[in-house]
Amino acid sequence: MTNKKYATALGQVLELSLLVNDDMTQSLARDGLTTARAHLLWELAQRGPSTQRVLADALDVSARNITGLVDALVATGFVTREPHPTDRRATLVSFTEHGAATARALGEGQQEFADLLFAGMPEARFDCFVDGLGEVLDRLRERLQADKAADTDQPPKQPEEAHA
Amino acid sequence: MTNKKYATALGQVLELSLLVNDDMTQSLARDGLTTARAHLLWELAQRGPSTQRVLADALDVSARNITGLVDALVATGFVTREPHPTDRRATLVSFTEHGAATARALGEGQQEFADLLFAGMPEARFDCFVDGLGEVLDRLRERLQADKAADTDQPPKQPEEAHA
DNA sequence: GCCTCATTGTGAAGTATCATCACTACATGA
DNA sequence: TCATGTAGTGATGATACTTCACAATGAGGC
Repeated sequence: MTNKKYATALGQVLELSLLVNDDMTQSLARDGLTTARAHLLWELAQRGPSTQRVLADALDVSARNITGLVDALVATGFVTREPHPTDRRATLVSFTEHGAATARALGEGQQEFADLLFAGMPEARFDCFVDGLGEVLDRLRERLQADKAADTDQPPKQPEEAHA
Repeated sequence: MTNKKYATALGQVLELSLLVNDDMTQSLARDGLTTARAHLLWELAQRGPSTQRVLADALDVSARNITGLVDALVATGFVTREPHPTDRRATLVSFTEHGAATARALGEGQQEFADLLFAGMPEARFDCFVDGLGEVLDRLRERLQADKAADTDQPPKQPEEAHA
């Protein structure tokens, strides 16, 4: 019974994820950005000038990867690299004017996107949707948390299917 | 006011999309699949043996790209290529045993995932969530439809920002 | 039958993203 | 000053995907 309902709902969730990701990817591409680079800009906007290590931890990618992302963003004029004032190993990544403006524009683009999705929706339906969404998200986060914990417990061994 | 609510909700939607896509990507990787290849398997399961052209249209990618995807799936033993019985230009792509079994397993994996997201959720909340989700999806699809139409109207010229 | 044109699929080559390994330069604490 | 850890990078390669050119075939007009 509910199996069927769940499957349909999951289908919707999957389609939503696909469409949203596609839309985002395309809209970012118009600014010369990829998902990863936009994510980096976003974190930079939240944190202000940061070392690459901090960004690597924030994006949960390797240090080497951050170098590549920052290289690309420097080459396209979104951010600059400066030596860290106290730690001569580290570099500080900061916005250029262009980068800061782009980050703001991304925020505004999201606003527009939110309007597209929600504007004019009956309030009760919207609230209820958000409630459900929150719960689903909690469950997902919890699961990922658990997965990550299991991974770090026995890092190099085979994960040995714990969810059965 | 509602601006703030919308922005928060959009944040949730974006996070959901990210997490779901990550989870899917990882779970597919365990089967040696990428998103595109899994999508191809899925279409093949829906349609039965198909020419590459049909698959290309279904996935909305170029013919060249389908060749690559099918190459990979043949190399990993999920599908086979056979000459088309009547059109000697075309090839028919069909499941191997392994491919069919994997496609079934993907379906079951989705069932599990759906349970993770929804099982035990109060019925009222679930229904309401699905309603909202449906509306949001409709809006998204409509917009993509419009975008695609606008693109094909003036294909090679600059799209000339119609959404402002 | 022959000619033209459209369609199906592929080879070659290029680009972008990301991962791994080895390494330099620097920091830190004993 | 020495050992050890940390920040970042060069070299290299894997993978996904794109573009361009092209061979093989089908299909319709004459």
